[in-house]
Amino acid sequence: MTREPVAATEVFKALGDPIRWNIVQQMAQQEELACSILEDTLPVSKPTISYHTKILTQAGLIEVRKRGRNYFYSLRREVLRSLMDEMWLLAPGPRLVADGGEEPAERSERPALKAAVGDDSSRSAALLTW
Amino acid sequence: MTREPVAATEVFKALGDPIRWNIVQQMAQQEELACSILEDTLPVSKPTISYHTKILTQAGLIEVRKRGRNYFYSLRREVLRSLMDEMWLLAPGPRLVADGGEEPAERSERPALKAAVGDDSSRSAALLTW
DNA sequence: TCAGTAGTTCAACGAACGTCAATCTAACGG
DNA sequence: CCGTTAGATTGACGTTCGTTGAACTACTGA
Repeated sequence: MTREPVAATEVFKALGDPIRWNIVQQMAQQEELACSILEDTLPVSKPTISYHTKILTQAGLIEVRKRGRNYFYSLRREVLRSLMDEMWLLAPGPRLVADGGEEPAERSERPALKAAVGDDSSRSAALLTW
Repeated sequence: MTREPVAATEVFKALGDPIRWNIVQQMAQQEELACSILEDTLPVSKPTISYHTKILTQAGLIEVRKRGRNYFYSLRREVLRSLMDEMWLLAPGPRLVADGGEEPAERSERPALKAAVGDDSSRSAALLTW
């Protein structure tokens, strides 16, 4: 589960490997990614994939769902966003403060991700302060 | 110099160590940090500090200035920001698109950092789209 | 000129990381 | 049932990482 927030350095370390970064990028576009796809797209063996997905899970970056004998992984975007929040503290710049949306995180429990990744052309606008 | 942009995973890896993350955080508040301060604040030996600062330099995260026999490090916030840009692609959300400011990066050559870190209460606002 | 200081580089070490073959476990299909 | 399949675990191996003492380099100040 890993409910308590993971240290930033651990998340950075998880992202600091080419294969894991590749996995995360695939997940960002796929909304839910079958393990078999990783086996096809990555140039490493099955145990190695298992190893990397475990690290990503421990870092809180992905969520695992088991359906029958298949595994599905999904990206936990809140973790990525809260990491960006921490980085923004170090390198401030233009950024939204109040968007009237959902709470920071720890709210959506089941994977119903539908964040605008570019598929539906929903454009929005808001006032920004910093 | 490291003018060509460093791979994202290398920057992540550089940030994925507690001591280096500590160094980066200190630099974010200090605007320019003397090496001697690191020796005082960090629980490791001098060679180890040298080792970590070299990694941060190779990742493009810090800039080194030598004055006499003293070394001064400064954070390259553009690198941190462009990394946030890449992360934002994976976890989109409210964010500024056009702020009428400078170009993305590769423009300011000498270290004249003065980004609002909280010292002078300059508040700004802009329209945001995503 | 020369002892002292700031910081780097070198050499070595144990610990952690990334990889795979072999094995195991659980679910499916007949 | 029992063979097959998806994927995780285990064990082993080579590589990289983080750390330090010792040696080195460059600057200072008297």
